[in-house]
Amino acid sequence: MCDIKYRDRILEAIDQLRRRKARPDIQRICNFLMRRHSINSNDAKADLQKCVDREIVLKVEYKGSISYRNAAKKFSHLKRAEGSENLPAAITYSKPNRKFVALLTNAFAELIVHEPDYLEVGVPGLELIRNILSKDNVRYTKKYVSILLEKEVEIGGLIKMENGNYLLGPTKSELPLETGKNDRDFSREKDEKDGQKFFMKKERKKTVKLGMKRAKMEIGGGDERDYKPGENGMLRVGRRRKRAKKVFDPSDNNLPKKRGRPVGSLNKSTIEKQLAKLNDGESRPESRSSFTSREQGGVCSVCHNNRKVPNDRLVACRECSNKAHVSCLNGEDMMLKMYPDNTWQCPHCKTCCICFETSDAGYLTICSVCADAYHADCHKPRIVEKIKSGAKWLCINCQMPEQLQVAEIHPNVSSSDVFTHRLIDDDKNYGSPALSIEEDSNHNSLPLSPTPPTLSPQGMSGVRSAAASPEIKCSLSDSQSVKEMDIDDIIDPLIPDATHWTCDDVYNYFLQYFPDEAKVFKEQEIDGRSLLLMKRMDVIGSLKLKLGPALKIYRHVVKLQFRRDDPKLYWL
DNA sequence: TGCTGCGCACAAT
DNA sequence: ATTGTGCGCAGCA
Repeated sequence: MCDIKYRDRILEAIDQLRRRKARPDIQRICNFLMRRHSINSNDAKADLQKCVDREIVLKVEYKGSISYRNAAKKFSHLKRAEGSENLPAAITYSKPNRKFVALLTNAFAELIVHEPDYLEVGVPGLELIRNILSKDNVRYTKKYVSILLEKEVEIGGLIKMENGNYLLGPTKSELPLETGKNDRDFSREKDEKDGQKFFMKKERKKTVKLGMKRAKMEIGGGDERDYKPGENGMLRVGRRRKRAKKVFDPSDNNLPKKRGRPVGSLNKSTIEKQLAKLNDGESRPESRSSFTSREQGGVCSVCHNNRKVPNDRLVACRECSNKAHVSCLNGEDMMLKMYPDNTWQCPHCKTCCICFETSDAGYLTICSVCADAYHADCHKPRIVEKIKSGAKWLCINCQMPEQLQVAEIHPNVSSSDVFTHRLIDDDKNYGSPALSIEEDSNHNSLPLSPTPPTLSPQGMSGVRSAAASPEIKCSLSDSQSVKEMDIDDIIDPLIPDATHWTCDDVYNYFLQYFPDEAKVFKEQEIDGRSLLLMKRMDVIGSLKLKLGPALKIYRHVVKLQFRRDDPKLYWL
């Protein structure tokens, strides 16, 4: 049928070069043919030209140089787009799906390294989910990963074992190599026979082997690309081992290197752009490399970098091991917002503060002041509108009741005054759904909670009594049932007793944590007793501090008052 | 030294 | 926005 002797070899060469991301130019094609098949350069060139004439190979100019393309592959995507193929949607991987598959494969690889038995018994779904979420907890949630896992099972990319554990199935590129089917046959057949039921025992074993090979390769033991289709099936070419997929290593300086490219390979417009950049005296490589990767202790789950930015630091999720840069958490996304006490819950751990369910149970709306999350139905009054990303929303506790005006709050801390500022629960006052913090912080946008850690004045004879007196216990929220708690459990001996502190003692205490703000304690002449009487509104409203530091300071005040460091005390 | 894999930036779609 | 391309670096034999 074909008088082009080396047609297949040439196509193979082009494919191979493309896979290597090398330009399939005449030089490389000839090199390949010479090396692999001992075809001399002249014959190769002659046949290549014939292939071009027959439009088996396309000769194209790309980025200023000549390349050759496999015509069949060049148009394969167009054929697919025409919809003439009965490919099941699932097998035509979309980009997000490919990303998930990559994460999944990597998860298998890592888990198998830690637990080789998984090769036999399969990997528990939970382990997979945990691993994947540790890599990308922004795009994925536990539930979403579970769904994707099931989908992978349906399309055969994953095998669910009888024990419920998972093994990797084959990629579509792997199957035809060993089974002799092409992927369309496979996918169609698979579709017809309903997922994994199709896999007969033997087929399934082979499949699993293939899939798990993929995982092993991911570990660094090789690369599927080292397997080349040949007339007799798989043929190992070369013994080069693929580098292990780089998993975030905090100690690593894994910043991408900027690679230059010859001007000749660029478009006119690109060259112009580059020249413009040069004229600006700024080039990306420099700006990129200006990051130094000294950050210790983890990789940001948001930006996925372990970059180090001055004044930036990583905070860990209160519940899990996820970490993120402070700067990454203060953006538009409220789900990533830090709590005012500088702690953080990642989107997966973030729970509704009423029902304690995560976002799995429904969309969570985040208060832009206290960062508490609420399901629409859990918040009273019900959250009617879905708050747009970036929009500011205040929970019921942080909305400012009309009665509470700055002027009403006496700037001096006095035990008698402090407790007159009880906020009245009055639904009428909770009007504005979207006050901005900026506007609000000058007033009294205090996270006032339905059950604030009320310190009753009668219990203020001393810190210990403040922490342990029956009155205090009773004023805590019912759910805490502090009554039953042992006093020793309540008091943290590491937290000092501030009862008899002088103003200077108070000042010195806060100086170590808040060097810029501590002076207000001196200015306001707050001694230990006053400190123990302070309420949230006093710290936030009367000390004339910025909201951020004020909330952090409030945490310390509560710590000292209760001699406990329990977030429930200051945010419930 | 040459082959290979692949991150990344750029071009094409 | 997504997909295709290939430069140039690094690992390896």
